[in-house]
Amino acid sequence: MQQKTETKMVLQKEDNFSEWYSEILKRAEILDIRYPVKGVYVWYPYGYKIRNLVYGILRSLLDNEHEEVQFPLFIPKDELMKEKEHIKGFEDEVFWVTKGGSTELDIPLALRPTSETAIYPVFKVWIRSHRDLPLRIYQIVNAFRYETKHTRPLIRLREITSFKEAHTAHVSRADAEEQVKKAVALYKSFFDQLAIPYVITQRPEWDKFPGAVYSIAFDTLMPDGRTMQIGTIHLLGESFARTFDIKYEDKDGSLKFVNQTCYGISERCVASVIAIHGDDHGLVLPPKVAPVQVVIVPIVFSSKEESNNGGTSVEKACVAVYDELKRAGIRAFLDNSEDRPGAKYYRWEMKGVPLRIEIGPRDLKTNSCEFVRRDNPKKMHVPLNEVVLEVKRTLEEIQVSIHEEAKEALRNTIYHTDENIKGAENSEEKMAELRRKAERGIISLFLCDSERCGQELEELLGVSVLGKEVYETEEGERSEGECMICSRKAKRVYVARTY
RNA sequence: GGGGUUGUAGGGUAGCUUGGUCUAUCCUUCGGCGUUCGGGACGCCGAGACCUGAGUUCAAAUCUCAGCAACCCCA
Repeated sequence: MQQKTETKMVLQKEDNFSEWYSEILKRAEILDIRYPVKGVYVWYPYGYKIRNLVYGILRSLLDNEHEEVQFPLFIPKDELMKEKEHIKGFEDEVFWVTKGGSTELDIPLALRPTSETAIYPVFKVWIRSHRDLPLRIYQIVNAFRYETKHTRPLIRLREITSFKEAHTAHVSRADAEEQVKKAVALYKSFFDQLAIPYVITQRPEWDKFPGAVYSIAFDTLMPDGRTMQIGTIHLLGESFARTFDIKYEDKDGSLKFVNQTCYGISERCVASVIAIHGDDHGLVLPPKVAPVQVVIVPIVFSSKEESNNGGTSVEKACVAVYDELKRAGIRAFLDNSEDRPGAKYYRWEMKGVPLRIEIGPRDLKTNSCEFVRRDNPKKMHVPLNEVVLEVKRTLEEIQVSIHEEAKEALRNTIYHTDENIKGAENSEEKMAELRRKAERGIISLFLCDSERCGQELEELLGVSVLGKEVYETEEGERSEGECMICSRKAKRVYVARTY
């Protein structure tokens, strides 16, 4: 028996995150990676339920001020090519449809890598007057990018299956910038509900969205010490409006270009939930996005003193609890399967169910049941008549607790330095030290705006520049200093190894 | 972008060098029956695969070429 337990593989998240990640996707039934096309994967029912709960949160946030639409997947070549900067950023990764049946198409059709060039020609038609503004729409669709680097489920895909893109148009730059702030607030709320910690930065000039005035990004830290971009927000200004000739008639009768923004989130947000909260036993889902929030495991044939009808009373108690939870709007599941209890525990732990309730003969004697939280090993006894209340309370506690833990983990890996290391005496040693820090997480340091300095630093440390911190500089921290490379005046930036 | 390795049941392997009685094996794979059931049960019976296509050949899992896919290394 002892040996059996030892041979059961427990996944080591810390040691080999990459292996852990693909193992979890399979065992928790999130994605089937066996589809025979590179970079595209199949959502299992369970994974898709998580996806839908996650995107449900996003939808409810967006629906306040945005309207959902759906634009075509095809973008004609001439439209896609209109915006010079924009296409430069994407042309190497566009999939093309060049044939209909055996007939060569007059104009090749691109599969959208993103939808600016599909949507903005229609904006031109939709927008006539200042009364049409602001215009705020979004869609959740698939998008295609011919990724040449190694693809990774949910993270680097040739088919992004769940691309949420919002596009807005406004009368002025000030209104557009206001929208950027709103989008940042919206994304904060979204990731907070997923219990995902983040840093928000303005991407450096050389790394902004092609065609944007500037780009703001949300990055989170993955368990292997690299950051992953999980959301972006772009101020487009008038550049697309000029290209696609999107004008409105102002109050005074003059024609003006609109000011635009766009912002996107992909299924990377699901990847971050899996990667950040999961542990050696599998997923740990925040209750808000758990397809099953509570699993009830009946312990039926336990003690010998229980006669045949003892089993029946356990079943009755389980069904009663299940019904009550359902009525209270909690996503509960009663695991009546033939497996032994232990096998059920492992299965539902793998699937990340936040709370397990065990009910057996022993519990019934005291009219109670046992609660087992997924996020910590504590067990507790709860009287049967208080189950619904306690479940609600516990789920809320779990939601908060895993969020706090994740935020703490992120904070702990951010390394701050004010020093101009390149100019320092023992700069070689210090650089090596920084490189070690970069293995584990994010570094906050001073760097000027020039691309040359940025790239030199990127090479020296083996990192990417995430950008200047926006909106939330920490208290008591110097926000200005000397650029680590050229010693000119510089702002604080985050750098890290990235996905 | 360049180079290398690999592709056998749901998963993991062996077989390939030297073509033929090549199918086989293991598992937290699947199904049936029975005994079990408070942390991954056990027994018996059964099921399931040679990546795709072309070529060589009397004969291909095995050799050749192409495609598709995966992994690794270098840029």
